[in-house]
Amino acid sequence: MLNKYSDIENCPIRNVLNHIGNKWSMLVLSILDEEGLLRFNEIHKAIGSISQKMLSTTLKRLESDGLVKRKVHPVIPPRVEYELTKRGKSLIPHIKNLVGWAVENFNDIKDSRLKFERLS
Amino acid sequence: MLNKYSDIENCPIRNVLNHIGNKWSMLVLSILDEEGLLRFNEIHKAIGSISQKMLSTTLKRLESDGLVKRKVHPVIPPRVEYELTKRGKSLIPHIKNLVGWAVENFNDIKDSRLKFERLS
DNA sequence: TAAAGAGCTTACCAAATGGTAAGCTAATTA
DNA sequence: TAATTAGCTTACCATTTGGTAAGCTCTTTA
Repeated sequence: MLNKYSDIENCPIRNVLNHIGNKWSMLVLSILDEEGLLRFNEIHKAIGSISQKMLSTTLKRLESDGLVKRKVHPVIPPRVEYELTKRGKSLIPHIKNLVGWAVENFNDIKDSRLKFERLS
Repeated sequence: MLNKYSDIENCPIRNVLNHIGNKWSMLVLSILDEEGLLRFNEIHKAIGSISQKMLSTTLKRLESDGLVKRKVHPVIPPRVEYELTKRGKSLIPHIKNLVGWAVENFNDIKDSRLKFERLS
């Protein structure tokens, strides 16, 4: 029974991790973990290279998955704050482990890529 | 100094994890971990829904990063085998942790998504 | 009167990702 | 003679992701 990997709809790997493994999600989660409560523009400035559109999309997806809480203060100009939920916080150690692994292996991986390129 | 997150070129998160967080990489790594040495078509059948092109692309990227070893036997018809490298194996525990987290939180996350949809 | 401010959304476009189907090699098998 | 085999690659196309720039709200400040 090799085909246990092919059930797309109910596969938590595909279903959950694809939301996390995109361009910005891990970065936003890491920043919210380190800095705590942050406003939209604070996250925007912290990353620098993200567009408002992508930050908005990313935050919405994280909110939809219950990883980030969005607090709206009904004032003008608007004030919106974001922070990790309990669920979001429970993800952080795993992200940190992954990031640690990535940092440790970064140079070796870059070397491998160069070698591979030369042989192609 | 908030802008420590914005150095794109040298950021291991972006540079390394984007290769892992795509549609197929984690799945292929997990299968190679569980099944050991596998031929191209065996991986193909194990996943079922991946195209040959994407499997080929995914394996090449993993090989380029030094996570998977590719062994070619010069026979006809060709025989090519894949297995995890030491580096690849060192990533497995982190992937398993992430997968474990995803499995544990899968139902809650699906609930959150439904609630979020209803409020939008 | 007009600009600024925060937090978006929208329209439009470019790039990356992924899928389908066909083709290739060279020997073995029917 | 022609199909089959394994492991791809290629051409072509559709979808998804991501970027840029403009616009919107409503009040305060210059």
